[in-house]
Amino acid sequence: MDLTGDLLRGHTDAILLSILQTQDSYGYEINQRIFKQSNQLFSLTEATLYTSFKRLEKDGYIVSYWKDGINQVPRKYYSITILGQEYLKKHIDSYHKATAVIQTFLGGTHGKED
Amino acid sequence: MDLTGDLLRGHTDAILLSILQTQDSYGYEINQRIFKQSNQLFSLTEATLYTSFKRLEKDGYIVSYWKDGINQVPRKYYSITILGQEYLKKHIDSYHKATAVIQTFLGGTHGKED
DNA sequence: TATCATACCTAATGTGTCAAGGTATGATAT
DNA sequence: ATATCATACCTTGACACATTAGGTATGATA
Repeated sequence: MDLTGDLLRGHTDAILLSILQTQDSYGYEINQRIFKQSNQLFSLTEATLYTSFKRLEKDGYIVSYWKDGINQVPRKYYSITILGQEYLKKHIDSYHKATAVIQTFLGGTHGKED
Repeated sequence: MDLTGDLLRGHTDAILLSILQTQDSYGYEINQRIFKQSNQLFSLTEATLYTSFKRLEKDGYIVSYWKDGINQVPRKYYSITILGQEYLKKHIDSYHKATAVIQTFLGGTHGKED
């Protein structure tokens, strides 16, 4: 089974924000972080990743700045804003409510015994 | 906050299947069930509901039959198939894996204290 | 005979994701 | 020099699922 970003659909933005809440970071690194933190189960396609960044920046949830290290490919760093933190909080709240409901349907349905 | 079907996105089919696993039912009733079982938080739009049925039937996960009661508007009942049960099982498995990962990102991020 | 609840359905549009491209820098090997 | 790889960014077109906004029809009630 391969778990694509489709299973994360709708939560991508929040996941990126949650990572940025820890510290500023850039696309390539963030995606690697998701890959590792999910035990190599998930990673976003670059298209999804950068589309998400565009959306988040347009909405004012993150801001960006370039960082050109010496002997290093330029990186575009992102920083979460207050607005972004508020959005994240609300999303997490909705997420918990939604999963609670989904749980009532999908939770007791499967047979663990087999 | 209003919780629309977008938060259930991707899980609609599985939710319908899980209800049908309990017993055969029809669209209108199923949607009312979702509404009640979610404490009036969620319900599907009819378009989403019937689109989902079409998809599920096309894929062989459910079969349908009309039931014309006396003094009653005809109802289209749905019944889950073996294929549907297998799909449901797999979906639930993926769902658990996905929520586990999402949890690692969104779980410890929010401040309950405020 | 008008209106409401029940009960089904479709077409057009929107949103997020993916597949498949592209550009450019720095390191390494030939 | 130049080929190749890893890093690092970005865009376009297509697709899947959900929504908005309609539509049809029956039975009960006013």
